[in-house]
Amino acid sequence: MGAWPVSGGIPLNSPESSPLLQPAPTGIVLEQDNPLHHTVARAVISAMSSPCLSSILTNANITMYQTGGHDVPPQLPSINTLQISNSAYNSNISGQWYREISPHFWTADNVLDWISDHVEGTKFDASTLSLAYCAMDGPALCQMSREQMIGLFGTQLGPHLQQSLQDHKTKYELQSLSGPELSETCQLLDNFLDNLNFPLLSTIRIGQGEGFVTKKEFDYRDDCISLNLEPMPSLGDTEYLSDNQSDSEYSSSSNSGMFDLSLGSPESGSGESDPEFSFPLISKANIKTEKEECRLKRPRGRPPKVSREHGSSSSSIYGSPKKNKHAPRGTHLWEFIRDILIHPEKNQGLMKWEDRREGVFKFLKSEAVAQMWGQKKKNSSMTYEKLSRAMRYYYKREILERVDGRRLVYKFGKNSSGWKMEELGMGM
DNA sequence: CCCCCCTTTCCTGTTT
DNA sequence: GAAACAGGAAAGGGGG
Repeated sequence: MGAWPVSGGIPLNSPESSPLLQPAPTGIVLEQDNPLHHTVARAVISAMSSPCLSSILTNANITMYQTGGHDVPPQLPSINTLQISNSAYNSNISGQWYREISPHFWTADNVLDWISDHVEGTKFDASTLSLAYCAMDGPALCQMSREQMIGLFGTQLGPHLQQSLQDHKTKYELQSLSGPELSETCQLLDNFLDNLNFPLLSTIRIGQGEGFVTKKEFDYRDDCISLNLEPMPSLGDTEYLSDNQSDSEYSSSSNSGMFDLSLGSPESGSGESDPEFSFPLISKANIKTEKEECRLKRPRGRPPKVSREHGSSSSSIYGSPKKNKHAPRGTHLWEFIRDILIHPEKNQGLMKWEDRREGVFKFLKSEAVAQMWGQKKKNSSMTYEKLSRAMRYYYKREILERVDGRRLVYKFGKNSSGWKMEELGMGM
């Protein structure tokens, strides 16, 4: 994979006009007993300035995802960072969400997923593909002529993609004529929520509502999830995440002004942000209970997996042929970590380089990264503790090197690749 | 079905 | 004391 450019295809209104910064013109009346509605509604509101559903989903997910108590700074992404968040998020959830979005609003990741689906569907040899499409987002894609498509993707795949693109365009052009954004948004959110197994949107009512969010506490499923909802703050220029965060120990105070979906423990950092997967209703408390029960009867070692609803094969472009016969590129933990690091636009302050040249990096939000890894592997119970165990196995294989005395700091070893500036064409 | 690889899970002990 | 680190042990799961 080459360097992935920031996808620039999602138009966002200026911060001044953002509903995030102003009372929503049409309030949303929420079911009193379901604060998750607030979360979703907020996402809807914040995304109304954008026709891109993924912004909504991103915001909804990020809002719900950022549950990791201390792992999360007390601030929602500002409208300025929303697009970045969107991109970051799509890198993990993209899947087939592009189907729900007009090609004009596809991000580069959406484009990749779209191509990937066609590559898989046609059994096309992806190794023959030019990587030029890596730099293309939806708007750029939509401007390509048939000839350009064929030139880029070849005579086999090119026409196929061209046809598919036309189909997608046509579909959304028709929709844009017939339906207002909101209904599409609601429909797509509904799909999204269906994926979360939460009947949320059906109970959201559009109507008058001022001060619709009030502080409220909420317990979900036997204390599995407790929500603390705070009035929406007016977002200033505060950056959602900054590199100045020196550690992963953020404190998520209840008066932080942030929508706070805190789980049973500040550690849990749950809230599956991938709509492809079901919402993890596993709080630390529940995990603990399970652990305690298990301790009584379980032998050492890995227990059988309880549920695996989905196959684990990724539909992303990562699936392109690769020398490693056991796993396609991008499916290894160290590659996942590397990809977070080398794509800052997808890295919401999760990790940072300590020494870019030497390959020294640090986890800023260790539990969040673990959760993302868990999402990728469809394992909602992933924790940093487990992830770090896997990381330690890399020492022996020299994919990673030890960095003594520094917590949460690792270093790429000689058997890792794809992170060096030279390899990425970032000559310095 | 077996083997290998890459985790994942659990655990105990140690260090920060 | 908590969090992170270290590494042994055993099992899951995918691919060959």
